[in-house]
Amino acid sequence: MDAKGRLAMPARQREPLLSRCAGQIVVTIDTQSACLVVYPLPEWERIEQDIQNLPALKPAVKRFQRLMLGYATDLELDGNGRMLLPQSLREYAQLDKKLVLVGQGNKLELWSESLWLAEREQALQDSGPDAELPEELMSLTL
Amino acid sequence: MDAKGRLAMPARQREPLLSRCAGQIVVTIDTQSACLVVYPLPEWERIEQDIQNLPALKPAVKRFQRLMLGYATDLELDGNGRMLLPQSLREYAQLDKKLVLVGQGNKLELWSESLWLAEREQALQDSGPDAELPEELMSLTL
DNA sequence: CGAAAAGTGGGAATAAGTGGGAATATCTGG
DNA sequence: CCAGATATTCCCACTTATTCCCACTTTTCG
Repeated sequence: MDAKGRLAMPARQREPLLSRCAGQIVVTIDTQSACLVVYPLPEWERIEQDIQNLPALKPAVKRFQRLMLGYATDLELDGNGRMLLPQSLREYAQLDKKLVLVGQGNKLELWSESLWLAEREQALQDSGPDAELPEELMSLTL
Repeated sequence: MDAKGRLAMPARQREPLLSRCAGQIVVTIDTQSACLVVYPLPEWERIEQDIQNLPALKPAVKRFQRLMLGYATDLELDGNGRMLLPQSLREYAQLDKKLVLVGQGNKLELWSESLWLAEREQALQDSGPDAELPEELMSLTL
């Protein structure tokens, strides 16, 4: 990220976004971790529907909706394939100069480098050779 | 592996990959060991689905997804049948000049030579004449 | 022993990343 | 309502990295 809060999307992940949705993306927060999530617009529209259809009378659900929908921001990639992140999102994920973009199939996660390194360390512990893995993982055929 | 991080795929494993998926492969990490795994693209797509369908609300599962999907990289063999490994994958598996490619049926494992020798030693101990084998192995018909 | 295939290395063309600056839009105070 | 000041957006130019291609060496098989 440069001094103006612009983030250059690497060409690898950029081309799919440009062809699929003309560079139109939606960024919001991950409520579980201090990172942002980046969706292609069509994918987000589906997710937004699912979130709105949740039972809003449950307080915990309502709070979840406030966060996800409230932080959701439509963005467009500029001529050089960069996106301009709003201040509030930058603050939430504690983004500074060095960022890490992590692919997650249908979406991307955006981390500050320092927080990502800590998260990765924890993940390697949890999934490493000495770890007690959840049942769902044990039955995977890799 | 040469100075640019290029790895020449031996002709034996190259031809199957070229005919099956036009040289399109996916490389990611093995969370249990310091090695990489190489999948033909179609095989990976099945596995990616399986991983995405896991319950992401469990923290240990989410972390596993971050590692497997986050490190997963689409690659294509160049005109000389070589693949160019990204820096992050090289670091994870501590790859240097001398590498070892180990066939595993539907996939290949990629090790640094020194780590492979240590792993092989350990494997021979664990499966040797004095070893306690898990039940699943005892019932194999070899 | 010779020919053909496979493996290796290097270099040039091209694409991607980065930063800066000017023009336009927005906000605030008079 | 207008003018000045500030912030934002858009675009261009430069630097760096990546990719592609060609030529050489080594090995394998007839």
